[in-house]
Amino acid sequence: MSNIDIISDKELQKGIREFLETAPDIYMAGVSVDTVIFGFHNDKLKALMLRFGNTPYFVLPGGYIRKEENLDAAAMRILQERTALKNIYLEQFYTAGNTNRSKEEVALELTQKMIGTIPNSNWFTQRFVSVCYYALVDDTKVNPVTEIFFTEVKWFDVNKLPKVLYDHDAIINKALKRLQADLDEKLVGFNLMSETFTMGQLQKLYEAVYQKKFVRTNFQRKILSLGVLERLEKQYSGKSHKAPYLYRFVKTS
Amino acid sequence: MSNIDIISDKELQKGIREFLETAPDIYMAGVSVDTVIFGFHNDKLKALMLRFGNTPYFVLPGGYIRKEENLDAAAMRILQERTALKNIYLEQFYTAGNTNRSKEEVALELTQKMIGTIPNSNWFTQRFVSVCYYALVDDTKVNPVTEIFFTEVKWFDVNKLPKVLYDHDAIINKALKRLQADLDEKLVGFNLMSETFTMGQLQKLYEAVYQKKFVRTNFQRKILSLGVLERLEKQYSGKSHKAPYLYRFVKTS
DNA sequence: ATCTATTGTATCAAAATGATACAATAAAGT
DNA sequence: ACTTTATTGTATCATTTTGATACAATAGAT
Repeated sequence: MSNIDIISDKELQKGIREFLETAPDIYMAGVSVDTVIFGFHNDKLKALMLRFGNTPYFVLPGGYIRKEENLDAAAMRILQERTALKNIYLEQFYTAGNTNRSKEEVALELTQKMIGTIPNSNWFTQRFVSVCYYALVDDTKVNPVTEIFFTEVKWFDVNKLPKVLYDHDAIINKALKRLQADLDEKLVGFNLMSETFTMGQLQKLYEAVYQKKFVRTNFQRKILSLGVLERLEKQYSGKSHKAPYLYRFVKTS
Repeated sequence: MSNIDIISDKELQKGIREFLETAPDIYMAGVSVDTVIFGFHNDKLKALMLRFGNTPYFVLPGGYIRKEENLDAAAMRILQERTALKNIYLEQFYTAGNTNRSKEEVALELTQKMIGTIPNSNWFTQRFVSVCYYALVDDTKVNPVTEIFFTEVKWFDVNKLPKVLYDHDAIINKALKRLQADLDEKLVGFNLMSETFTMGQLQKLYEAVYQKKFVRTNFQRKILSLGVLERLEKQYSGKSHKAPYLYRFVKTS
């Protein structure tokens, strides 16, 4: 183990100790928030995950609820801390509350290894009920923020998740199911796109979310019939074929 | 105030004091469960509510999570305590977490009046994040269970709710929205009916849930086309007109 | 036997969806 | 300038689903 590693570990220990001391005064005990942050690039639906210390495991961005803070506000704060974005589309979809969900052997062992001796019973070892939200972001605007414990922030194809801790893979799947329902119902898809987009790009998004193909011509007819798109100028890609129109979602509210 | 009232209040006080002493050892702090128990009678969708002490206010059946108990199990236990039913259809739909939701003036004042002096800061005055479930029950099988604090258990038309405490009216409305989505998607309606039923009764249920009328003939065609009903014998009501068939849901799983 | 209220099924029109054909077009190749 | 290629936008036809209405069947009451 190199010098740098040791220094970094010591800093980590100090940070953790500080957190352990202050957390019980600042946050509600027993309740946490986890967020599934969906993004869309390379025609794939992705979720943002954090590397757990220097292990090969990843976890969802999460945090705790300040004692005088509303639950939704806590979720939004946690999201903003991680993406440096404002006005994010955020939807609560599930609350996980099995007793064994935070008692994962691997996580405890890894924590112990990384941060050394800390009180046997502490903030992290308590039972948490976790309220889960999903967020839809335009990934081109996200500025992933790392921190001392979560040194890497990475997008993962929802179909190619890494090793994850706790029940976070099950949570992502629940989030996806809910997103599928909401995409039809509330037309929330544009939150995943840039301001303007072509019909082809939108179709790719729908195909990624529903994990199935749509017939191009019928998809276009269906979407246009919803009357929520405004047709803009054409987008010339330089390719030698007909250029598609750009569209923008119009708020009907 | 009569003697009987005074005696009852003293018993109540004793019960509450006992609860306040033991609760922190038994239950998770900061997290509660509320349940919207839907039933169907007189062609109306109803929710079961509890009278708050001897006040004119009602609340949803709720409770706390034992320290070693899964969240879903806690919801099921609370439900069974209140309805004396097993195998209830139960679905988590929302978690309420505004800071002001348990700080309702009326509730605090009423509690104070009813149970007299108790510690100023206690189990009930802490902030709770409440995980909400809805349940679908065949109301003919429900045996509403009262207790010392909730002396009356009553079904209310979801469109004619009484005065409620906290955010429980908003929670019922969220539950209804979710039920509407699930009725289409998962065909959960039969949990609200008795074992056998006529097409007319089923239609009344759908009309109560969606709060709109359906055309009888088209409703029948649509439901039968789903292939989830088994047609049984006719039901002779004694009325002077054609008797309808009885149906039963068949599990396809 | 007739009447009334209701139920079950059929029928036709309208709307939505699925499958396919085809014209329009942006740029590259000749 | 003409042709070619890849893609896009729209049209068309068949099929399915939905909405509206007609009508025959039937359990009793008169």
